[in-house]
Amino acid sequence: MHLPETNNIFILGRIPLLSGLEASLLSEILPHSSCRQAAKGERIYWQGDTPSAFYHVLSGRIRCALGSAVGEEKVFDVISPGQSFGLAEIFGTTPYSSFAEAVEPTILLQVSKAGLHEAIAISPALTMRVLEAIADRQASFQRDAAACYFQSANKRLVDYLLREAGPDLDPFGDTALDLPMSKSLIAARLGITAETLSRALRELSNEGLIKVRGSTIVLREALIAQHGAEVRERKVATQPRPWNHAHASGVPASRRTAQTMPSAAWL
Amino acid sequence: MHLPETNNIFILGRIPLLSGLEASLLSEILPHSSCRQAAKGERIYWQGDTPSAFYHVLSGRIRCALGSAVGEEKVFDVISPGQSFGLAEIFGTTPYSSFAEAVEPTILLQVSKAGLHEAIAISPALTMRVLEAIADRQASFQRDAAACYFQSANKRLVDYLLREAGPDLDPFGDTALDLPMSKSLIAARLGITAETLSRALRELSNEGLIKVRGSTIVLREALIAQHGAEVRERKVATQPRPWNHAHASGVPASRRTAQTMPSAAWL
DNA sequence: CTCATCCGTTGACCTGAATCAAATGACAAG
DNA sequence: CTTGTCATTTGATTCAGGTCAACGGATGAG
Repeated sequence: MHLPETNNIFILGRIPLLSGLEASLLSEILPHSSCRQAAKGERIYWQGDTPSAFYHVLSGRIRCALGSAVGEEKVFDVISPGQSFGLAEIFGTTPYSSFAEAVEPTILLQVSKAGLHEAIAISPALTMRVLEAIADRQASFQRDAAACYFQSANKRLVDYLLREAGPDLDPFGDTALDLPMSKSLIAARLGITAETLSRALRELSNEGLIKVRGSTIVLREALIAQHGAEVRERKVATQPRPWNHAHASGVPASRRTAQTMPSAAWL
Repeated sequence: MHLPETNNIFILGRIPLLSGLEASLLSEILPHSSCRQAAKGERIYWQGDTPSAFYHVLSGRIRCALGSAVGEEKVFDVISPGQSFGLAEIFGTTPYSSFAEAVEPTILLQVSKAGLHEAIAISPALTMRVLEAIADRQASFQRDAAACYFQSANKRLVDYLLREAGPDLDPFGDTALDLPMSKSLIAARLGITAETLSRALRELSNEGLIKVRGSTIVLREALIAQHGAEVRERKVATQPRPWNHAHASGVPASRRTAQTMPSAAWL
């Protein structure tokens, strides 16, 4: 395996944060960037370290997690090729409160903290990009945390599968899907144990909503239909909801029982 | 109740994000800022709204939460006087994924999105302040989420009480503490139900670690002693830990049993 | 081929905290 | 003083999901 040509501003353009910015700016950043390889299990940074760079995954996969004093871990993100991590941290005043570890052999592009700071001082456009990226990521974390709070493990799994199938999703038939990582990592990402994930898959399979063959999952039409219903409902949710702008609806929103509860607990 | 003098840049200086910045910059921001009152229960913004301002609480208290489709809520922050909220959101591309609601009559200072954007374009110093603030807040959210994941409701409560007592904490005696908000709000903030909070307080009280009289809590020395032990341990944690920089320690970090387990489940 | 791992599966069991239900207290309005 | 509303408490019950333990299958090294 050879590292990509680092001495090349085009590769910087592959980072979403930097894509489309003026070439002169990228040239400025180039000397502050480098490629880096990480073996499986190698840590990119450690909890407690002082942040010194921003990272972009070219290939491989990174697990971002937070460790407790007794060795437990809470995975809060898994970074795949084309995605970045460690951006907000280089602008904060605190050491890393989490660590990042390669779960497989990984190649990443890194831009030093100093380099990015300089670039920001030069380019207002980049500044806005950074602010935007950090803000959006925060919103995404919040939604993620809320999902863990509101939804059952089963529901989170279904959501994950459908999201993973993403654009390939055939609304009128079964859709095959290859899990991009080990089931135990997926479990961690979903905030559940591997055992629970295994059981959830089995249950889903028993219901005839999916078919499992190793790391290949076939999403049956029935499952997709449920999701469709949900998406439709989400669109409707633009109109008044208890937590939405409901000027004078004054809905009590309490002591309600599950209405239209689907047969299984998948919704 | 009269609103504070808005036509005054000194009041802007009370916002941590802006404090110490040049007067000329504050003057620039001033016309984009205003005071706002909110009655108890009034929403500052709604989930789904487009962010349009950044807020600073002068008096009162704000509850930031995220609602589910069935009306449940997950409170992820409570903003007290002197603190701000809604900063990151005005730089993101998505609508609010949460809402903010006054839990008591509240006065807040708001700076419009446009105003802050302009100010950032002018002042690199402010830009760095904003980036820093957003980054630190993200780290804080992460730690919070991890606390909910790793620690029991009881432990989180103890942590909260000790944090709340904060600097007034007398290491060699009992410390009285007045809860700054309703117990049910505290419960929500801690990610538990009011019932669970009530029971936890009772248990803690039975153990003789606290005394409860309405909204006044007396932290007994025993409780504080436990915390001291913990702080000491945290300092030690700077040296190698499974999740820390532990170059070649190779600790298996699995199949371990609770060592030095304290009598109760408070740690 | 054989052993050692690691991953995934399955079963048995346990438990923290939610939920449901009811009673009590506190306070403001009338 | 009376009533209504809301916060808090307490008890009883439930359950999702974690923990522990055992096992089967794949994979890679020697």
